[in-house]
Amino acid sequence: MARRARAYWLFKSEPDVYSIDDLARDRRTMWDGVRNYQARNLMRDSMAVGDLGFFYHSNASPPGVAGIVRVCSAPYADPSQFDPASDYHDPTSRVDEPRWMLVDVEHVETFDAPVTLDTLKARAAELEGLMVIARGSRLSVQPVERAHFVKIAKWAGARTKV
DNA sequence: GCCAACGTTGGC
DNA sequence: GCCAACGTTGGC
Repeated sequence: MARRARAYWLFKSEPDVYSIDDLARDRRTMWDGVRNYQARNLMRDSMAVGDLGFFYHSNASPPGVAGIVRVCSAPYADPSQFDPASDYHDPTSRVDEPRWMLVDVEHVETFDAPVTLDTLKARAAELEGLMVIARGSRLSVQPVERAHFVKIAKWAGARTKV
């Protein structure tokens, strides 16, 4: 039976809002609040349980890859879209036809030191096509090529087998 | 369907 | 706090 190869991702979060330390404490979390169609489509259509992702700290000092997470659920409707008290409330989304989907992710590893955006840019020649170093790339959930994921994990001294 | 205006992201 | 880049909205 053909098995889908593991895919690799990058999840952005502002550490002031939710950091990898928060995820390490919680063990797993809903990746909620994504309100971009491209990012939603990746979670809804392209992720599978067991995929690995980088946890990327945006709007941080310094910004960079802080560790590794694993996708640990199938996609399902983001409950925050139906919660009037949530910042992510979307009054135009219908329960019987939810607009925003998410997956759960679990903490795998926090790097001893982040691989900073500066480092990624400095080694751009080895990371051709990596979205997070592309000009103006704002997508909050991004695909990462396996070769790039392996390299960055190695630079971080990751203990996780990727 | 075009595109200007607007809001958001995110590095700096 | 600034602002470039980008996505979305809405008038036409």
